Amino acid sequence: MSLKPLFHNAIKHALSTMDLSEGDLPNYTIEAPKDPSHGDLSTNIAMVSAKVAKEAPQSIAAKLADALRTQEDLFSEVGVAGPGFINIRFKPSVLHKELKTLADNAETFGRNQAFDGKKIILEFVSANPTGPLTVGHGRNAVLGDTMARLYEWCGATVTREYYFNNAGRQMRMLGESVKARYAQQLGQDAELPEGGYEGEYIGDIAATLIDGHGESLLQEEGEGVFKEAAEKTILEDITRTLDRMQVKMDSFFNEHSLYENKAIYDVVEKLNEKGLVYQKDGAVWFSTSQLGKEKDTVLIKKSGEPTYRLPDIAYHRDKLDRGFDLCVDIFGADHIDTYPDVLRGIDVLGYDPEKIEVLVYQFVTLVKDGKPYKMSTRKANFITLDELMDEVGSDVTRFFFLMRAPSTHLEFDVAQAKEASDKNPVFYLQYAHARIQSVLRKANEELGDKSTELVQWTSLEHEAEFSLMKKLFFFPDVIETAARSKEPHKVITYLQETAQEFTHFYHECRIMGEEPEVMATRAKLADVTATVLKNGLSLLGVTAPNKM
RNA sequence: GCGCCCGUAGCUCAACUGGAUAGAGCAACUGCCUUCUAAGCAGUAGGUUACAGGUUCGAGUCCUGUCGGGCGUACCA
Repeated sequence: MSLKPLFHNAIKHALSTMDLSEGDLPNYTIEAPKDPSHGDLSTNIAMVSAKVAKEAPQSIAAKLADALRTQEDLFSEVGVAGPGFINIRFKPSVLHKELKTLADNAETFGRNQAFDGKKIILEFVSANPTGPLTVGHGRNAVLGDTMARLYEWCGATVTREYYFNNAGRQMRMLGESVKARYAQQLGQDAELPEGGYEGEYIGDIAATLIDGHGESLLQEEGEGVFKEAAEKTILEDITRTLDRMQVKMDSFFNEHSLYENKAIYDVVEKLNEKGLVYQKDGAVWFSTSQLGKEKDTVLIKKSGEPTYRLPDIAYHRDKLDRGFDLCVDIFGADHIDTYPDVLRGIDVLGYDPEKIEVLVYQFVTLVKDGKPYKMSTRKANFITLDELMDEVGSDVTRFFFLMRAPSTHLEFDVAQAKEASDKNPVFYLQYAHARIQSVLRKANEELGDKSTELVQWTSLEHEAEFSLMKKLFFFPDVIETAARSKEPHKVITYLQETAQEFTHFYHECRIMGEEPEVMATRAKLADVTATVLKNGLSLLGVTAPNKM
């Protein structure tokens, strides 16, 4: 159902008639040329082999092309061009046959075996429960969830995990902030602590406590009760927000459990056995300088509290102990520095560091009134994901975060996102899908039950029909590439091209009013296109409406 | 200072990971609704891919340097 394997096998066969095998040659690629006039597919095999074969690329290409031409049932055209590209064009009969196979398996079309049988754990969001999720967290959540969907389509079993910490200074500060608001609301003289949380939600939590406990909590010594209440409420809110975005976590991993089960101290011990731990100035150090880093790293502070590095290492060991073949972390650019330390630690502990991969994304630059807007959870001058979804909905929000390559900064113009509902690219895709459904409704009315048996694939012969078909065949390749490179935006780029090809077909080839066979066959092609669009959109977590 | 990421049309971004004449969407301009959804289509215009070298059949993509931006560079989280 993907065209590349057809060509690939043909090349292997051609090589065998020349007494060669792939093993003798460097890796080569098969691609769809940018310019469709060059052919359906193209390979650089002759160019990359020139050195080994001690022969000019054109000469190799010519021989290979001859061998390929003998496979008459496959190709209508085999040519050599430019510096030695071999370009081929498939016979219509081949495309018709592939399309039939696709149509028979449309619902699962796109699924592949790139990660077949792998157990993969994705860690993402992982915001500590100190406040509502903001626009900044959105990119993380959507990237993580979409990667999970991609891996699943590539045959993997995926666990989505949220790693958080309900201990530590920020959480204490949160508790104290709630405590202060609680006292204030009961008319007491209390002040928000220095550096406390100023958001309105703190007051809401305090109010809930008053509803439940009245004034009884004024006697509380510490901030513990308040912290727990805040944590519970905020985590519930976060889950609800994620739910709205179609993000469902499989597990929440509390960093604190690594303290309770002594996992972190075991890590220190194991590292110590390798002679990589020492004490200095009252702190415990990891001798990362022996492992290629410039400086050593503190594992346990003078105060006795571990730094973030230590539980990070213990956490990743825990994941590998749970039997995952691949651990993927979704990180903002600001967290990148912890990653090499974790890998070093994992390596020393005797695990395979290649099982840990990171998707690093650049920051979201929020633009408000044409100017960059600096956000801080603590200062409460943030825009929450909920507020954003109130304005533009979940589909647009997800699509927006996925549109750009993770490695580039994402400019999020709030005003534009709010106002531009009809200019948003997501609607182009949804519109194409809705349009197809509309035509299909009409076609089905006309053809009734007979529509399937009327289909005659050979009746597809228009240029627009062929280019649409060829585009569809690439869907599995795109999913695999997007998953491997961890770049979900490739799916969007592909879907936009597909929708564009469909629209071209739609304007060139009428469905209604044609001969019954043509009508049925074109309707089937449109139907298959709709399914590909729907499959792709579902990977992105975006709906495919039947009407707009 | 050092490390990582980025620099492509006026703006926001692609470019199948080294391939052929660098492409879309906004914005601008010109056409197209008595025919399956005009949230659409066809077309025009817009570029020394920040700059300078290098590697090779071939560079936006790889290596070096320079300039500019972001993020790090904590016994913060």
